[in-house]
Amino acid sequence: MAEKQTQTLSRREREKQHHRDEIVPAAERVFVRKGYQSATMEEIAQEAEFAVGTIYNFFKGKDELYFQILLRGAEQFITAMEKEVMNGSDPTEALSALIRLRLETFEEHRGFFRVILERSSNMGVDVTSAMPAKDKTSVLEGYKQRYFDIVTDLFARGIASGQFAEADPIYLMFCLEGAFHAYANYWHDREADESAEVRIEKLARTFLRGVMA
Amino acid sequence: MAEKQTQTLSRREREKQHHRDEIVPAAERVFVRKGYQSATMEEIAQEAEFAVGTIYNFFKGKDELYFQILLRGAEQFITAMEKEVMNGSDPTEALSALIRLRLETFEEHRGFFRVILERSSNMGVDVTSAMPAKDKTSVLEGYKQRYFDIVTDLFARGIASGQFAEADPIYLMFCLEGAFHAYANYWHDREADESAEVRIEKLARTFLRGVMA
Amino acid sequence: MAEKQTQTLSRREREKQHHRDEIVPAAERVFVRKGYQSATMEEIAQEAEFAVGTIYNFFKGKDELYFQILLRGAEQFITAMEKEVMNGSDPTEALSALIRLRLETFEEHRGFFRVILERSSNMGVDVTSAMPAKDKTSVLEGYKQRYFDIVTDLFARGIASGQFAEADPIYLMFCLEGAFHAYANYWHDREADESAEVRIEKLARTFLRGVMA
Amino acid sequence: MAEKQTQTLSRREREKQHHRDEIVPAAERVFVRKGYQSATMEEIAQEAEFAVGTIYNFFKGKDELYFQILLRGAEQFITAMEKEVMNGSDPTEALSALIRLRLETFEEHRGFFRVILERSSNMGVDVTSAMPAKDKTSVLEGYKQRYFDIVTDLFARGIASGQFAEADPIYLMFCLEGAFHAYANYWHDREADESAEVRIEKLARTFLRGVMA
DNA sequence: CATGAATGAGGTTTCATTCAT
DNA sequence: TATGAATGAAACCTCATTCAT
Repeated sequence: MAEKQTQTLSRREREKQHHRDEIVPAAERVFVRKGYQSATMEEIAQEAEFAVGTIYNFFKGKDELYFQILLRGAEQFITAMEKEVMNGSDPTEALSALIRLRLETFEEHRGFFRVILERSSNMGVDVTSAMPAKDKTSVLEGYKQRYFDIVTDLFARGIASGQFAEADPIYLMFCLEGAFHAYANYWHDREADESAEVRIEKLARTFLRGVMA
Repeated sequence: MAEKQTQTLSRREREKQHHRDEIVPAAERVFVRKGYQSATMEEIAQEAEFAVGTIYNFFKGKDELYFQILLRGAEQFITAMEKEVMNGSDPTEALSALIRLRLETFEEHRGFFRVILERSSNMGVDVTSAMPAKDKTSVLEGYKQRYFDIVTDLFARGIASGQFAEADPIYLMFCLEGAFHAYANYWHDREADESAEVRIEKLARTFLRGVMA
Repeated sequence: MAEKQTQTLSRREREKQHHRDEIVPAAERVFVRKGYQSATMEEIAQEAEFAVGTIYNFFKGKDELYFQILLRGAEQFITAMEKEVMNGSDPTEALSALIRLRLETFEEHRGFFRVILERSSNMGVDVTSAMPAKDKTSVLEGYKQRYFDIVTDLFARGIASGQFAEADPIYLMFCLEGAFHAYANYWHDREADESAEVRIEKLARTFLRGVMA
Repeated sequence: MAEKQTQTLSRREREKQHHRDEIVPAAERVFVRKGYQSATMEEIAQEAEFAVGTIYNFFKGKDELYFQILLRGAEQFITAMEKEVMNGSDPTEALSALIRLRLETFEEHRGFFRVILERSSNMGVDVTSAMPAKDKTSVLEGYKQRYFDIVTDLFARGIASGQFAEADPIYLMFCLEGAFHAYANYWHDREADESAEVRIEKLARTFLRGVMA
């Protein structure tokens, strides 16, 4: 009976986790379609095929739900970064890998990037007051910083080794970041006649050409 | 008396236009601070130092007000582009002019770019349903397209003439946008002792060096 | 086997009763802390260390649970009344005993009185529509009436015997009731430097002085 | 024109105040009928014959609305108390005045007392967590304390001067409150043929008789 | 045209109750 | 019988818009 109870509990636990795992992507889809403010809990619930109240059994509120999505995306991305980009000894190869990872992640996970973008690129304008999950921002800032650090370090190594032209690594990082934005923005409403593979290759080559010593 | 009426009307016209010109930038500031959804007509009215109802005498609603801001910004920018950039026969000079114009516009119109970004960072997901001024989106898309066309054409001419290194013009455009992004996020905070003029000059030189054949 | 079933059932019965006896005081504690509306079934379940659903195996709903608590309290009190107050032949002594019982019960059971009070003292304003367990009010009204009757009868006897001054017994009953309220209200947020025993004695003496012929 | 503007503004101001003065008693009626928790903003709005949103143009929320009602009532009562009761040098006359004031206020403000009761009948159990306007509670507690002080002081003076019989002033206050309670619950329903004036006179006489030395 | 109070639809959140396990 | 996740009605509150002055 103890065993049965354990089984029962763990099944419930598993089901609950399962449901959570259904809510998060559904919510992500809605946030991506509508943005944070315009997304309604009603629509999220419908997308997840649950009742509104059920969402609140998993997340304290819209704010937290949003934050969890950001968090999950950031974690996945940074983990992949550290595995695939940091280990690369050669800066040129690492940069190639970074571009590839960033765009691939973007391709299969565009929603996440829109959500992330809503929070970055403030362009020196203070917009924090209008942001959801204000108080938890620091966790995400931490991830962003780690990402920036990895990329900056990559450029620094490239410059030190003489492969990249002399420049402030941080500046280069922002250039790369901006190129990603433009890339995403451009292909957003356009049919590409080239494969993703080719596009990634092209961006890598073009950017590297501007950077190579 | 007819004359007087005409005078009166034209003064009214002038005053009306004057009030419009006070409301638009005030609204822009609020949209920049808060984003579209979180901005309230109340706050816009306060910023413009008018009553809420007065705003509605000039604009049909929040939607239209927002759209007018985007439109005005886009028109100003594209007009300047066509005058200062397109006419230049020499691609190198044209690129120089483009960089200058883009950054100058950014400097005096920072908020506008954030608002534009809010619309353009949808990244391949259909978000039009959540957008204000849905039906007028095409006008703005047209401006965006014209901007892309002008820039890619510029690069194409530069490559054809042998001044720029061989590369896909579109990807060059991505990198150029990346440089703008870097300017906004990096240079903007640093080296405040350099004048905007100097920084723009620097960016132009750096980018051109990477692009020149 | 029949015997075993009987035994099983009776153990079940006993257990069931046992569980009821755990739920009721737990619920009372929560109602006392929060009031009827703010108390949640969730919190009651936690206080009783049962699952929410379990509460519903014993009580049809929040309403009924609340009613049962009132009922139990009223029963206990009225039983004690009839035993300790009614038997007293001498009205003065009986009044003393009544005051003592009322305040003692209050001291050890204040929660119940808050709950009861929420229902009485309507001051001529019809508030029944907002009351939980509306339809069962009559049972409680019955207890209240019995309490009123006992007290009124006590005063009637006192007046008849010449110990109390001439007055409508019902009026005196309300006076006494009001004095209890004021007493409870006053000591609610105050540290008393006298023992409960002394306070009870004082109230009895003061009230009696005003009542004695 | 300046004058006209002033007039216009002040008319608006006056109307706004007028509307406020309609909302408060309407809300009071609903709170009296339903209690704080069960009263809905919807019902308050209907009672006041305004839209829900309009209420929010006058009060920040349900909490504040409730608190303002309590505050207004308490202020009016305590002000009258201090003017009419405290100044009286003679304790007997002061007591008379107190009784009169208390019952008159009750007559025209019945609901307020029920609302007050809702807050004060916590009876030694901490229920503050369930209370609206938690942080402002102290203001109200202050009023309650002042009332208690005035009344006990009155009795103390009466006893010191030999007009009242020897007793603890606090307990005399309990008994006085009891008499008020009786008035509300007993006399109010009976003898409707007697005017309020007569009933108040009667109560004063009866109570005084029991108290006089 | 300027005003700002009034409106009410629509959004977020809570919680009593149900029901499959 | 015990459980607790799912439900959805109903509450509070916001704010774009209207309209009488």
